[in-house]
Amino acid sequence: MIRLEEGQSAMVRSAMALPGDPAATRVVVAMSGGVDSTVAAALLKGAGYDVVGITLQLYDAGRAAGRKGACCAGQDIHDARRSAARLGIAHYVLDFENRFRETVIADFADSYLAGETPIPCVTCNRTVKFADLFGRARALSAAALVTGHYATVEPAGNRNRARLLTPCDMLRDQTYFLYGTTRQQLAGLRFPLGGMTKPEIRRLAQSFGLAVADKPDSQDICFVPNGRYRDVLAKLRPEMEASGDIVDLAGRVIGRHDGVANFTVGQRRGLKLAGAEPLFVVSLDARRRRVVVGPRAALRRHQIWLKDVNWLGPDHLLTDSSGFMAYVKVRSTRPPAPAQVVHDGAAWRVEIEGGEDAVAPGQACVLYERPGPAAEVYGGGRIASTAADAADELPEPELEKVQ
RNA sequence: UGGGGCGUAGCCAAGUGGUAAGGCAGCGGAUUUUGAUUCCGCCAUACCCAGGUUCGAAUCCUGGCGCCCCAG
Repeated sequence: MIRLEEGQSAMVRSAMALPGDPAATRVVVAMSGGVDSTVAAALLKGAGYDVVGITLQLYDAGRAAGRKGACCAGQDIHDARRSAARLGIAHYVLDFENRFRETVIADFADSYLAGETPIPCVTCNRTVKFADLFGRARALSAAALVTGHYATVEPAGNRNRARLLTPCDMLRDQTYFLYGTTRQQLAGLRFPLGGMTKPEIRRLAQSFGLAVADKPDSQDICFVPNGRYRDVLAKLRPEMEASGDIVDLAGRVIGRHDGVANFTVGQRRGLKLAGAEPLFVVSLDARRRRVVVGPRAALRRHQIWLKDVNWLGPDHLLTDSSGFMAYVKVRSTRPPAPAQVVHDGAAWRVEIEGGEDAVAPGQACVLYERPGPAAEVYGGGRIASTAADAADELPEPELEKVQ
C-alpha cells in the first residue's frame, strides 16, 4: 500500500487539478514499465484516486524481450504488470501492434524514404498514445489520461485553452516530444511528474519498494532492437538500401554510400572519407540518392520552414504579419535559442538569431515562450527545409577560413 | 637509366642519431525517450627491402625495389 505524506498528497491533487473527490475520480495511467510512469501511478494511487493502469503492446514482444531500455513490449509489460499488482491497481495490456505499425512505423519509414530524419516518439504521442489510448480511457470513464512525461499541463481554468509548460527539471524536459499534442488532447492530459526531478522520482520509487526503481532510462527507438534502425528499414522498404554518391559542396563526387537512410544532416561518422578535417553531412538528396558533405561551418542554418504545425499558444501572437519572438529548439538536447517566427498563411518560417547547426528536415522545431522551466510551449512543426541565412547564401568568410 | 626529389599505420603527416607527434578514417564506451552532435578510450615492437657504421638509427653510409619531377 502506498502512503504519501499529507503535503505530497496535496501536491499531486493540485497537479492533477481535477474537481471532485479523488476516490470518485478515475484516472488512466499509461504505464510503460519504466520508473517514471510507475511512480506516476503510485503517486495517484497514494493521493487516493481510482487508478487504472494501461500498458500498450506496440510491437513484436518476442524480438525485444529482455532488452534493457526498451518500452512497450516483452519485459517491460511484465514489469508494468508486476508494479500494478504491487500498487494494488487495476491493469490492462492492450494490443496496439497493428495501429502502431500502420501509423508510427509506417510514417518512420516513409519519412526516411523522403530523405528526412523522423521522430517516431512525436508521432507515437500524438496518435497512438494521446488519440487511441485516450479513447480507451474515455471508454473507462476516466477523468484524465496520465503519463510519466516530464512536462506540465496547466488546465484551462478561466482561460479558453489548456497550456503545455516545460517541467521543473529541465534536464529531463520532454516537451520536445509533446509539441504535437492538440489543445483538445491537452485538456484531458495530466503529467504529474512535471514538478519533480528525476532523482526525486528514483527516490520515491525506492521508498515505494518498486522493483523498477533502478531500471535504466529508456533510450533509442523503442521498436528498433539493438539500436540498428537500418535493419528495420531494410525490411520495411528494401529500396532504401540503394547505394549512391557522396558529393562535396561543389557537387564533386568524392565517395560512395550504401543508402541515404543511413545518414542524417550533421552526421560525421560512417562517411569513411579521410581528409584534413572531419566532414559532416550537410544535406540529403533522396531523389538522386546523394549525400552532400562539407566542413562543420557549412552546417549553420539561420532560417527554417515548418510543416504540419501544431499551434498551442495564444492566438493573438498569430495576428501580426511581421511575426513574433520565441525561443526554439531544433533538437531535444540543446537549450532553446531566440528566434523570430513568421506565420504567413499556411507557411511558417523561423529565423534563428544566432543560427543552429545541423538542422535536419523531418526533425521537430518546437517553439517556446522563453527558456527555462514553466515556460509555455507555443507549439511546433516538422522541419520542411532550411537555409543558411536570411539571404539564402552561405557565410563566405567562414567557408574560406576552413579551406 | 642525365639531374633532382620521395618512400613512416586505411589516408594525410611530424620526426635529421637516443629509443615513433598530430589530424582524418575505423573500433569501443559515456551522454541522449528520435536521428545526430559532443566527450572519453583504443588504434605502427614499427618507419619500402637488404646490408653496414654506432653503445644506440625512421633518422648516417652502400646496394636494391617502387613512385614523382625536370631535362634531353
